[in-house]
Amino acid sequence: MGAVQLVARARTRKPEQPAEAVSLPLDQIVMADCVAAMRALPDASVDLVFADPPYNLQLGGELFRPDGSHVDAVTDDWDKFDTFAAYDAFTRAWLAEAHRILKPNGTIWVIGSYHNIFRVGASLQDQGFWILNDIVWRKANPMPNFKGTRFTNAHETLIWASKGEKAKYTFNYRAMKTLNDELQMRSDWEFPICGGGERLKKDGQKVHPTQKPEALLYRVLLASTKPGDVVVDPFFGTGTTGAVAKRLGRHWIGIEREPGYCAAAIERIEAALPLDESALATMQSPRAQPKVAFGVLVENAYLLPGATLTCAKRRHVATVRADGSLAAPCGTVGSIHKLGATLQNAPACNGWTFWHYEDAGVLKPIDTLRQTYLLATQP
Amino acid sequence: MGAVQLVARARTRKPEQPAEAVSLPLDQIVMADCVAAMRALPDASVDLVFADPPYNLQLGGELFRPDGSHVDAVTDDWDKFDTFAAYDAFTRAWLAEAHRILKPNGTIWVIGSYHNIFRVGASLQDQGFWILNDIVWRKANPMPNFKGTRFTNAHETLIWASKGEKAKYTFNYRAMKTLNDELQMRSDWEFPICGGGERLKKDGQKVHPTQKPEALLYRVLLASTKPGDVVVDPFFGTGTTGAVAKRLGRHWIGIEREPGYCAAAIERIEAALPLDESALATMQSPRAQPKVAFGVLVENAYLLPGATLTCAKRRHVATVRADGSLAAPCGTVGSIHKLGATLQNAPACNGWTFWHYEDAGVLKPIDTLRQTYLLATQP
DNA sequence: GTCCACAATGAATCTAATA
DNA sequence: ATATTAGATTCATTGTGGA
Repeated sequence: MGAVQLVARARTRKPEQPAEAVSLPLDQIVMADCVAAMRALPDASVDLVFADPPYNLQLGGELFRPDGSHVDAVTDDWDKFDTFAAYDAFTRAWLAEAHRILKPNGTIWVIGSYHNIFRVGASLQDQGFWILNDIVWRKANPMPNFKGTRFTNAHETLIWASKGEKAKYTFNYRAMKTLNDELQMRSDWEFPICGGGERLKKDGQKVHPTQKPEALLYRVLLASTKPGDVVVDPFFGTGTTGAVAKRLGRHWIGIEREPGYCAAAIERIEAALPLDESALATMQSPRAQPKVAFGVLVENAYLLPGATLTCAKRRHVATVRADGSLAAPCGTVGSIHKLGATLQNAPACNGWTFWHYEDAGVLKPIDTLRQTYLLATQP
Repeated sequence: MGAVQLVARARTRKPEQPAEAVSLPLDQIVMADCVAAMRALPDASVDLVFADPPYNLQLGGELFRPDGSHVDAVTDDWDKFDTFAAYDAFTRAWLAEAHRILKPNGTIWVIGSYHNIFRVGASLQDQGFWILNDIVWRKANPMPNFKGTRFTNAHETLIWASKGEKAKYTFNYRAMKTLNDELQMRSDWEFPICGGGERLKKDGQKVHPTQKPEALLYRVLLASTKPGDVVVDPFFGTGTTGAVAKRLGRHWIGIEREPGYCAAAIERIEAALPLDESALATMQSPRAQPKVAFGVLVENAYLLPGATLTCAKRRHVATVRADGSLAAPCGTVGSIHKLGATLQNAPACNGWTFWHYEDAGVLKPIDTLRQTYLLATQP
């Protein structure tokens, strides 16, 4: 329906017609394929594109947690592509339309994981987009790697790009610095994954498998748009972009193919309230606490593998090993806390204050080294 | 000089010749172009490649068009698309050699920033490499964005990949978990940038513009190699990879074109002290320990036939049989794993941690008996 | 109503050895 | 090659139900 009509309209529109003269479907959802729907929008007519395209995960079989429960994976058809070539063609197609509809000073954000983000990034560059930053969303509570086969996949990547090298773009530097306790906003952002009351559910089931946290969109829109700007999301899903745009006083256009997602998004956005000041505070994640693992001191050569540690009374001795574990002369090994507890026959032990190193003949707790490390690395 | 000779040698080597018969230039720097130097190494002969490729496109006369033809950067008219094509050709060339020299179960690490990492990642996938993780190096003390025009560029990205989807690879899961205070190591790592005494300087100037911190390489090598493995760094620079490999008891081969960097690297690596073997020991995964069959515990009277086992909550009960199988009251019999899975209606179960025996009124997992047996029988 | 124990779950490319 | 078996493997947060 809509899609075909929209395509026809786009084709008959004269390119030199000023964008303002063509009405945009502001604050609406276009239920159609993203390329077809974007084709219906005029050239150079929108300020921002935020895109959360399919990641092209290539999952194997079923996965179970150590407790035997089943992991609910993303198995939807919209995430299936036969080959990288097919995914690249899809990416080029929607990026080309995104480039066309953006105003000269507009910018684009794309989020992805290692499965797709490298292909997306290369395609962006190939189409002439100029990358301004890559941003890392550090998940405060990622799903663990249950089988212990790799590093916990604890982040996703966003790319922010302008239409070209010389383009002027909106960056609300001051707002970002204020948001970050008067320090420049960095390229690594920490947010929890979307859950709790924010997560849309129906009959106890999540409505969308990959709903993004509103805090993420909040920062994106606050950083790179002005009030009244037009934000297009070609993979609208359940409308996080629309809900946050409404709260921040930006116009939005959502493009989504699945009727179920569209319905959930409409309901959600209607319930969203324009921003009041108190909401701002709750959107900010607490500043990451500087926590130092003992192994980090070994990696950074504050203590070398092979070094000897003792307790304050030199009754217990241990040797530092390459991975930050300790080995006692009796052969027992473990973390600084675990070994301290074992040797004392105690249920627990604070290894930072229990273990000491010798410095100029004086025993000092290894906590001293941790403080030194923090002083050297914290701004 | 060397490069040409090496190429000639590589071309005359018979492919079916076992890798061991060809001597590798272990613990040496090859002063040559990286593609030429890798061409001189045998197929499937190294365990790890760590690469920190340039992204500034100052490739020093090594620019190629996508068809392989050479480009004169001074006289040719370049636009950014030609530049990307040239960078991609360069990337494909060295990645192809890296793929060839890696053993079937070897892995590759590449570090980069948003300028080049998306092209490198896409090339890796196109060459058949299978991405295992992307890792974010969060800089504790990045350079601020002085003009306030973008987010502070506070991280770099590493990609870790195997030779293919089905390849086995080395991942020292337990050592990483130990290094991170008994939590799974995540995909975001925080390190300070290289400075202080670690930063190589000459006449007050830094010797290399992008010297990487040794802590970063320490974690990379500890995670993905075993002692004695061979690590190749095709963009050796001032030899961080070599210095850390030497400390950790890994062999290294450095490839570097600039004589000044080579000289600095040699001096630096000679000064690096290798760790002794006991310090090198890391926490081992149970996977690396010898297997013990449950029946062996019965044979050795650690548990007697007829003994009663229960789960931790005493919900499930079973009786030990003479052959090391278990019998449930309902009549179901099977191995410790199979019966645990059957009774819980789970796809799988680790019988060692599921089943418990009572010792002085306290329930203990039968894994405790296995550990006792291992301690008593291992030298 | 409060506290505590336990269960549920999230963009995940998630085993290895032997028959 | 495929099937079977042994056995290794999880973190932060939210929701729920009983005491």
